[in-house]
Amino acid sequence: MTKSPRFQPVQPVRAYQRIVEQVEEALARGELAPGQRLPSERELVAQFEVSRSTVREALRVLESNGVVRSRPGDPNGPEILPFSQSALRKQMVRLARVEELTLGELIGFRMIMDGAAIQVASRLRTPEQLAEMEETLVAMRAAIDVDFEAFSEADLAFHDMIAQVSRNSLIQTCNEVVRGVVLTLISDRVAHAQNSRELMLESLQHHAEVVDAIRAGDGHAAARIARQNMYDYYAGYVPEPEREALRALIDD
Amino acid sequence: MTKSPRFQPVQPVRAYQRIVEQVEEALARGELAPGQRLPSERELVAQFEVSRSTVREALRVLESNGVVRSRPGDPNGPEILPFSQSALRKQMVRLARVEELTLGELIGFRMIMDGAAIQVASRLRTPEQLAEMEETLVAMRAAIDVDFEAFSEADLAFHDMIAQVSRNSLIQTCNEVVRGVVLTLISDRVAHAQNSRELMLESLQHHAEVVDAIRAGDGHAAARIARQNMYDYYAGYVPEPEREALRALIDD
DNA sequence: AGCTGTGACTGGTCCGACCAGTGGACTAAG
DNA sequence: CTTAGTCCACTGGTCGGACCAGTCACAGCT
Repeated sequence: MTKSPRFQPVQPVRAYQRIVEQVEEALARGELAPGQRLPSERELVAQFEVSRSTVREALRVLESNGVVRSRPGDPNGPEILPFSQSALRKQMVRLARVEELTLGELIGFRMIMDGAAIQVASRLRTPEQLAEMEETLVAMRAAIDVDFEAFSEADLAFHDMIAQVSRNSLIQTCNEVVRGVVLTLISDRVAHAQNSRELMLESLQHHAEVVDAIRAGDGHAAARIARQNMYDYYAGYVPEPEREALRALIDD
Repeated sequence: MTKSPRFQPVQPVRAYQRIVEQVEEALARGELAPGQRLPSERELVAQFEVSRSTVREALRVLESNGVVRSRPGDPNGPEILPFSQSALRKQMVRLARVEELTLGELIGFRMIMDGAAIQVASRLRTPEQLAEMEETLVAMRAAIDVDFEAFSEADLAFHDMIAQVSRNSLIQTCNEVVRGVVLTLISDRVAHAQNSRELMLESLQHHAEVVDAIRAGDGHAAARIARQNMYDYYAGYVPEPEREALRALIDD
């Protein structure tokens, strides 16, 4: 048997797919920017020379991908949306629900990202940024007396600050997305925790230690503390076999 | 001003969305499993009591989310697909394209991810996996004599191997996506490099050092070497101001 | 100027039709 | 009895037209 070239299964390209591609390419090339409008469906029918059903199927796909939004009666036509993390988060949640993505993987990801961001931040931070971090700590302390949601919000602000200082928006976005996924996955269990106040105080303490290390410019220590903190905070929700991989991220 | 309850903007729920929800819920409840088939479009029209256009719009959304696949003429109806990360990858590619990420951010991201994966891998790797890594090195060496594309492929296999050993598919997916984006950004420049063979040999050498460190179980050294390697490999394409953030990732 | 009613639009949904393709059943040839 | 070929019911893909409820700009009225 001679070795034949690897053929790809040929599948017909549907008309609505071509429309989706054209729109996405125009977007990638910058010819279409968030806030701009697409022509109305009937106008698109004329431009693409397809039926309205086809145009609508394409718009439904774009809409479910968070690219555009259609509003009935809007004379300006479908709106090009700014990129949002929601579509990304939706996919992650979906995968996590069917255990294609485990909680352990998500937490491990956060330990890596956050640790690295903190390491970079401790080198690059300006005195002003350091002061801002300390302010977020104060806000976290105040939020403890409100409720868990407020604390969670303040915690988010802290991590955002870190990601910002690390000058890497990709880290920031990934962190936010994964953080959102983790919270939706365990929110019910966290909400029912008896000792939530204790947990929040402990978490605050750890955050303060991280800031101390950042102030000292010891990026390595700061990162280690941050990872350890996250491990302590979430490990209880992760089944034991997976924890091993997480612990491998902590040791020096 | 009294504090009024936070009202949500009310938006009409489209019929096709309800269909999507019903299918996804049935899937989440396990009533629908990958490999099973949905009724034909005309049958769904009867069950949902909507028009075929509406059913089709719902199917297009499900299809673009990687949930089902329709094949014309298939008497069994649309197929429920196994869960995959491809939809997630699609969204990440979109993110990478839209967020106007700089090359520096992308490379920094890879340095972090790859470094962390290697650190974990050096703790968790089995002897068999170590042997597999060494095999990928051999493959890389052989690929140098073919062309740059083959080398790139072999390099991808190496990093996939690492991500796999680190037991975190999210790392793997992220790495693949970002790697792809980086390559498309600089592929033209790399291809025209005069000393591509030298670069490949050097890269191979660095990879070998990483494997040596993994073999020795020194995760920290392995990660540092990996990050250093990536920095050396790509820094030339990154404008100076951004390099500072990358260097902050290397120092101990 | 400010308010109001109107009408030309929008998207959401429905209907009926046609086409090319698929796959199973049935038939005819071996 | 097996096999090759034909046929046909049915699939999804696309089309065109229709109606509705809602939106928005504008003209005309107060």
